[in-house]
Amino acid sequence: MPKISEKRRQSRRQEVLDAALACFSENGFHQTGMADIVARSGMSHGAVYGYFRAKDDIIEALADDRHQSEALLNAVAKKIEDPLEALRALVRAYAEALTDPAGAARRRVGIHGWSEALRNRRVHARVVEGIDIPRALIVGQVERAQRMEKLPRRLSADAVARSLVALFQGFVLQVAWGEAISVDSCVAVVDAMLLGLAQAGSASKGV
Amino acid sequence: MPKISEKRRQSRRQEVLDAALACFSENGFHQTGMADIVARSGMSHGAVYGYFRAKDDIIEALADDRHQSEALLNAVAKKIEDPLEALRALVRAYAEALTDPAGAARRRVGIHGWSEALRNRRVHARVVEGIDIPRALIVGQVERAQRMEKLPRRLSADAVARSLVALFQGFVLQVAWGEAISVDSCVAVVDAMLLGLAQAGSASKGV
Amino acid sequence: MPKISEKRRQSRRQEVLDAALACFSENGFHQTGMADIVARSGMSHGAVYGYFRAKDDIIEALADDRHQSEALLNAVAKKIEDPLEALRALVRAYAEALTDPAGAARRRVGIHGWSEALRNRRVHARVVEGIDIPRALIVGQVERAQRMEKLPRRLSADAVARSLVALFQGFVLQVAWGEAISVDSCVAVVDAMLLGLAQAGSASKGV
Amino acid sequence: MPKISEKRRQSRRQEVLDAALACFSENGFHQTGMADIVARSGMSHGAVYGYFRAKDDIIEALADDRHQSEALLNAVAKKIEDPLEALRALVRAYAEALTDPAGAARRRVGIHGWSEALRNRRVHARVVEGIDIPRALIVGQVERAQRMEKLPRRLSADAVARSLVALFQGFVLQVAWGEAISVDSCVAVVDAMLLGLAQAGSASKGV
DNA sequence: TATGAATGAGACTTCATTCAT
DNA sequence: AATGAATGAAGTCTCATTCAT
Repeated sequence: MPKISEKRRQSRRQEVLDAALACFSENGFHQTGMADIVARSGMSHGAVYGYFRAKDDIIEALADDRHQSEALLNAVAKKIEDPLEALRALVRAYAEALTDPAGAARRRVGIHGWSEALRNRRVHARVVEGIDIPRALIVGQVERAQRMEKLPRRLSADAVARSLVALFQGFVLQVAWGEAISVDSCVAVVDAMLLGLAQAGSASKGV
Repeated sequence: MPKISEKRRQSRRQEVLDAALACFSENGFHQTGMADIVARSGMSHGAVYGYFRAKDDIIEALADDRHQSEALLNAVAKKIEDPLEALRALVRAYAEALTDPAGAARRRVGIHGWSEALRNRRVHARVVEGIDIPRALIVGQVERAQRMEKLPRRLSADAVARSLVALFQGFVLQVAWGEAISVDSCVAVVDAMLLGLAQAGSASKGV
Repeated sequence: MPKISEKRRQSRRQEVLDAALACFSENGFHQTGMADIVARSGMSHGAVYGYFRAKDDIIEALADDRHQSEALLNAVAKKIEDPLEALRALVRAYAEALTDPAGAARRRVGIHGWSEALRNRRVHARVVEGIDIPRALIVGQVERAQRMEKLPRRLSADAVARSLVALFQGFVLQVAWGEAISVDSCVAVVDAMLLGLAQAGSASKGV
Repeated sequence: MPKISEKRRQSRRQEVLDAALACFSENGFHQTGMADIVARSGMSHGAVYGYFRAKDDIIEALADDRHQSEALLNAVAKKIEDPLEALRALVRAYAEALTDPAGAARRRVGIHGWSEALRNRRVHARVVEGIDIPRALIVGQVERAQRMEKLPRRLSADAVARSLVALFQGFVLQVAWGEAISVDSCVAVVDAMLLGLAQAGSASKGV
């Protein structure tokens, strides 16, 4: 075969990633063998290694979740004038993504990535980068709200952002574990919390 | 016909667990070999296998985090009359535990357990059990607050509990990753959120 | 039905051999991959396999060192009347070749070939053929010298030849290893040895 | 099994080396698989790796030929007063070793080592060390002979030593290749060369 | 009970060669 | 003729577990 097109190459690469995602989702990174990925991809060992130099490279590639985040965030946040409403919309958008069956495997792999990030520099970098995107966006909205006196200035915008991120990290866990969690109810709680913060903002004279 | 006393046996067993905790914390479950645990414990392979039938049993034993939770929760929650104050105290207690260097290894192993719980039934059971303890306690306090009209009844007590648990799961992650997170600021945010919920309770009619 | 001329074909074939020589010189036959040769030659896998049916064929082709030997020997030996002088000239010529930087890669590959000749029939044949050329030439000179009473008849001409060949095989090794060997001093020693043999020839009756 | 005795350990280690020597002798280092060594040793993969961390360590261990050299040299050279006679005895001793069938495998592995030394630092070091032993000994004898005016002073003692070493390196090659070489005749030639050098010494009127 | 050498299946990866294009 | 992606057997090494001592 002569040189294949870049498009075809990307598509084959994606086949590997899809197979790996499915395997990793079921068994984790280290309990999945290259043979599993090879079998699931329908390719040969050599072919897979033609697209990734090592198993770790596949893991790293999958640890990079930015696409999803970016798509989600850009779509949601930029169209809303009121920063508080933007945050509430964000919460709803994330909550929806949380229960999307199509993303289940990816969320599970994401959790494996959180664990892997504790000992694998490159995965750590990818995971942190992936989280920085929504965090930065939330920080922006919070600061805007604070300038508009819609959220209390004494709260750290970064802490608000990290708290919201933390909330969803925990939700991802609980959903992935099959816990009897009602995401809608949780959204209601988070929504109430946000509104509560806002009231604290307008009222706001200390705790 | 044990030649060693039951007490001695428990102590030796704990030595294995301590060694395993240290190893797992550094390298994760599957990147840690039995040889690592054996070396760190100062025991022999045979001896370790005398206390645990398999590596998975050690993992399972470490996935059981109830001790810490229980100690923490009981100490904190039962002494406070006002349920809202109890929750706020709980948040502060957890936050303190979050940055306790002595618990860092255990928190890291906990994260590995979250990932492992996705594919290992027994670990899954232990992890969920561990989380059910604070969740149940929070549910109790929230329901009490709702009965006292200090929190809005329309919110699901379980959802509030799961949200608070989720928050701390996320904080554990971010701290373990070495993120530039200010736990104090986050506690202030969570505190404001709780107070916000309360205001929503007394004030609000609808969202 | 070659689309390329025979001349072009030979030139391409030589490019492969040149690339292979460089690779083999650096990493030996079995530590060099076809991919290395392909990359170094600037050709494609398919193209290389168009000139050689297998890697072993390339090795075999390079194990054939006759060209160098022949050129060297013919140039040197045939013009000198006195057989002893011819041998001395041969020694000097070889010594010069020994330190020629341009031939370093080939000498290294030659050594790899010595090792390979132990297990590869075809390489063995080529290596032995390559050595037979100078050996035969030396035998001829020695026998001529013996007929002229310039070298003692009791010595086996073949043994003299093999000894001289052995000397240079060892020198090739020591030079290739980067040993602190003074080739000039060694030439002086070999020269003295040859002259010593000659004296033994004229003088001697018995050792 | 509890700790095995150091003696037993050495013996097991030697079994691996013996098996490896046989395999390497037949197929060279890189054409021999660990599976071959494992099978020939009658041990398991794990057991072999309990004695050597990697295949390269086995190669390195076998590249160390000092034992043989030392035994040989010490036995021969130190008992003879006359340095020239010592050298002649050395030559005879080496020649004998050259045709000893028991050492054939080791000599073949030695040749593979010469090739390997071109690209493997550690093997290079071992090979050079192994050759330095006889070289140093010869240098000593030659210098002694020069002081006694039995060998010409204008010859470099090191060059004489390297030449003798080179001779035997070449002989080892030719014997290993199964060449029709008469070692006895070659010894006669080398002996004559040595005597010739000596005459050059006494007579010595330049080249 | 304790030891730690041994087992052997299975992990990841390479690479000589082929062949569809 | 040329290309280079693909194949898949084979390579080296690891490691959870066992069991003779």
